[in-house]
Amino acid sequence: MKSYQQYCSVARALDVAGDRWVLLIVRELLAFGPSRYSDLKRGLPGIATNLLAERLKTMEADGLIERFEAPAPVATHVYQLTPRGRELEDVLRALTRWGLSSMPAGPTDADAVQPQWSALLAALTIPADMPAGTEITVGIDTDEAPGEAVHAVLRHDGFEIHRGAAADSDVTLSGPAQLVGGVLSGLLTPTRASRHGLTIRGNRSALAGLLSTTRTRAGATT
Amino acid sequence: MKSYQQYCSVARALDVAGDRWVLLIVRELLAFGPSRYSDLKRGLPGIATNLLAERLKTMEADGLIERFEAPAPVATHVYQLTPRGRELEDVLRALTRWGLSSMPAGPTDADAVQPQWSALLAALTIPADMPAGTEITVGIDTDEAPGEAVHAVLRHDGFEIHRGAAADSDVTLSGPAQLVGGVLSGLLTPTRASRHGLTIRGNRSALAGLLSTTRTRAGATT
DNA sequence: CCGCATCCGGGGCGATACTG
DNA sequence: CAGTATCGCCCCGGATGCGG
Repeated sequence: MKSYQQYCSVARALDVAGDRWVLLIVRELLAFGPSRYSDLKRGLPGIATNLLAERLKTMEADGLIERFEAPAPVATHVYQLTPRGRELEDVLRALTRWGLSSMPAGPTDADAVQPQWSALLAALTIPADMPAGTEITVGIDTDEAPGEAVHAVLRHDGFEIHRGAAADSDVTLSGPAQLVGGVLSGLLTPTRASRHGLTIRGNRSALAGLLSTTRTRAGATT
Repeated sequence: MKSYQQYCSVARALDVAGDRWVLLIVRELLAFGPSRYSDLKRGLPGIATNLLAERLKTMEADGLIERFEAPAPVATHVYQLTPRGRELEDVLRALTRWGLSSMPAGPTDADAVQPQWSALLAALTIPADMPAGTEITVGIDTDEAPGEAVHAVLRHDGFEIHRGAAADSDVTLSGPAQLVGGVLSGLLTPTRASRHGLTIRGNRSALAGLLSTTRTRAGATT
């Protein structure tokens, strides 16, 4: 896209990160870490392949991502965020929080749903509130994306998100994406959500601890 | 722009705020508060008039801004942020911080320069660090926009930015936008900046207080 | 003069097809 | 699997017109 040509740090940021799809590519790389082209395409439903390829090139040129030859097992390339790209986490966190208020009651039929988006929601808002040294693994399995569960490992100083279920999850949430996201964002209490169809397996008090104190906001709906 | 059609709060946020110019319009309204069409156009050099009009309409439809009949003196309309629009402040703050690292040494000849952008830089990063009850007024006058000074009133719980110089500024910065921004962002110490051509009038210790403790980062350049 | 609406060229975007 | 190539379309940018 064309530069705004304004000597303003907001405009500069948007010159680099304001193009369509760029921040969503960062979202995927932030969630899963190093990813292959096809992994990114999976996590970005709706993107045209030429656009993804073009964005990856300009993002590399802009220093947001790096392209690597993949290690031994798979003979392909892998994309990952540079430190500079990872610093966009704060931007994504702000957008995540702001976008929460615009989330409709549930996904429409046309809406894609992927569990890592719910996981990232938790990962970007919860860890800061966790006591140092603690760690919790949350399994996430949404009805709309059956068989594509993910699990998030949350630590006070960071997080990881992986595909598949974890053998050692502290707690696992299964149900409609709306309820999973509602609980993880603090908009919905686990009690209310389970009454509406959310299944919570595992250590329920660990979940309560996660969402403790000020995180559970008023204005819980549905 | 077309919706991403993803049930993800980041994608939702970008559906509404991701269109070109939208966040920069928010920037202007956040800086100056209620503004007329022509004021916005002044603060958004490079925007086409039809685009500004169109954006204002969709932003109003999306609940980001409101359109008012102006009060008595001027017979025209005024645009201002809704509470929902003002909540984008966190997004702008994150973008501002991130964009700082991409700021070149100085504006190119093609770059527009406006003093409110430097003022907003300060307003979005400083007030949080100020002790409650304190207030400081900073005058800002950049060489690149002569005769268009602004002043920012900074409080720990908010800020105001107004056009023109203030009679009662605690401190006033005049010089190249690069040095003004460098000091206000903490990238440059006042001492270093004044050695390079920044003029600091008024209560210099008030400025030092503003930028105290952890704000003055290492890696100061030029 | 202010606040837009209209018109028009160019380019970014989106969908599909195709290739190493 | 990882892209490249092609093609409409629509958005963006720049200029101009026009009513209040």
